[in-house]
Amino acid sequence: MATTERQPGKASPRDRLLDAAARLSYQDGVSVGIEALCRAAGVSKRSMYQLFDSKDAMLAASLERRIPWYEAQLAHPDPGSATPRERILYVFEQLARASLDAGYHGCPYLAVLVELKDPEHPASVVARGVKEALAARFRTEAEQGGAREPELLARQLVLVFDGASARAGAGVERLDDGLVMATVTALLDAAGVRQA
Amino acid sequence: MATTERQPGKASPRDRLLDAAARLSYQDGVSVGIEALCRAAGVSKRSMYQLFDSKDAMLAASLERRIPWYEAQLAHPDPGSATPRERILYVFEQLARASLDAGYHGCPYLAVLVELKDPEHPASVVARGVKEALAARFRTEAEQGGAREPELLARQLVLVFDGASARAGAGVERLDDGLVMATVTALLDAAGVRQA
DNA sequence: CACGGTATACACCGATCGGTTTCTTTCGTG
DNA sequence: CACGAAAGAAACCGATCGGTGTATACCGTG
Repeated sequence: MATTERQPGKASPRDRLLDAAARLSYQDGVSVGIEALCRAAGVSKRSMYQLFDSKDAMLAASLERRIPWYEAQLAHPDPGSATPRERILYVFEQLARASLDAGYHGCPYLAVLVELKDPEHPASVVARGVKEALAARFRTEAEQGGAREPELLARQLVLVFDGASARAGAGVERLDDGLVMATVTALLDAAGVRQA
Repeated sequence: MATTERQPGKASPRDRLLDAAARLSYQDGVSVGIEALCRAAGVSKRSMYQLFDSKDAMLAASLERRIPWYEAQLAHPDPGSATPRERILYVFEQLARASLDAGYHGCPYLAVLVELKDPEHPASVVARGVKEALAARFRTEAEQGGAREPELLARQLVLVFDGASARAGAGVERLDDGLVMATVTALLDAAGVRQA
């Protein structure tokens, strides 16, 4: 066999590393040491450096790998039968839901951008892509919803999204009452997004 | 004399340290080394540890010292003749203005909360206080402006404030067009804050 | 002048940083 | 069974981390 298969109980070293990197860098910040990462992943440092060129590359890869899951988390379960307004609101419902988790520390991609202040860092490039994709999604929904200025509304929505996730993650705000929903609703109404 | 006076050209080691700490921790993140801080301040490491108990304490002190300047930056120059709405809008005008600076990396207090994920960290306590003060200020203005739900509006405004500063600081958004003003105006209108 | 607090310079501490090297074990495949 | 690639264990690299110990120079005050 060309590629070695793994039994369900044991993921490949690569996957274990990416999972540990995602979890620990989110929990403790991007400055976690590779020693700690490898220990948590049960992988030797030697193996890690055969799989990735550097810590930076592994961090970027771990962020990249989470993108499909992250975006699916925010996607309406039945996009066909939902209105653009409902699909937009669903994103923020999910944000508010996720923020209730005890281990919530805000949007991991925004956190990475804030922590690594270097825009050239490979992980920053990945994170920026995620943010742009979210804005693009909002823009599409805004257009379909009949917003007067779809581009403006989309940028307003990511503003609220990042503000809410950052503040909730920092523990200075709670999203479990109607805060985000009320805010987004006000913006949708002001932009003229159709109710139905 | 009890306290040693300094001639204008040379600040005290304590002030030089606090200035360097504020500047470098903002520029490079809170993980900057003490060695680098002391070098930038022109102060020996030994002196630093005689003035502060720890790096954490010095970081907290440097944040604390910037509070009056930071809050004055956001305060309307002529509060008496301005309406609550104008005073609120002025905060965001100033935010947009500051974000144009080449060295802008977002609100330093929010950045500290995001970077040090530890809410117990002395610097986090200071930062949280600043954020609470901003919310309180918005709440007061909202009440005076006749908002239907002053508390809700205040929380919405800090959401936008932190979202805008974080995104501008991360370089994924520009505030120099009317983005924040349009957003805040929409929220003020929705909350029923008086125009005049 | 002599004193005492302040600051400096600099070596040092154990720990950890990102990254490399060497050697050994494991394991699927021929 | 024998082979070779993958993975692991652990020592090692120079650098830096936060923090100390020690000894010396400065400087305003008594």
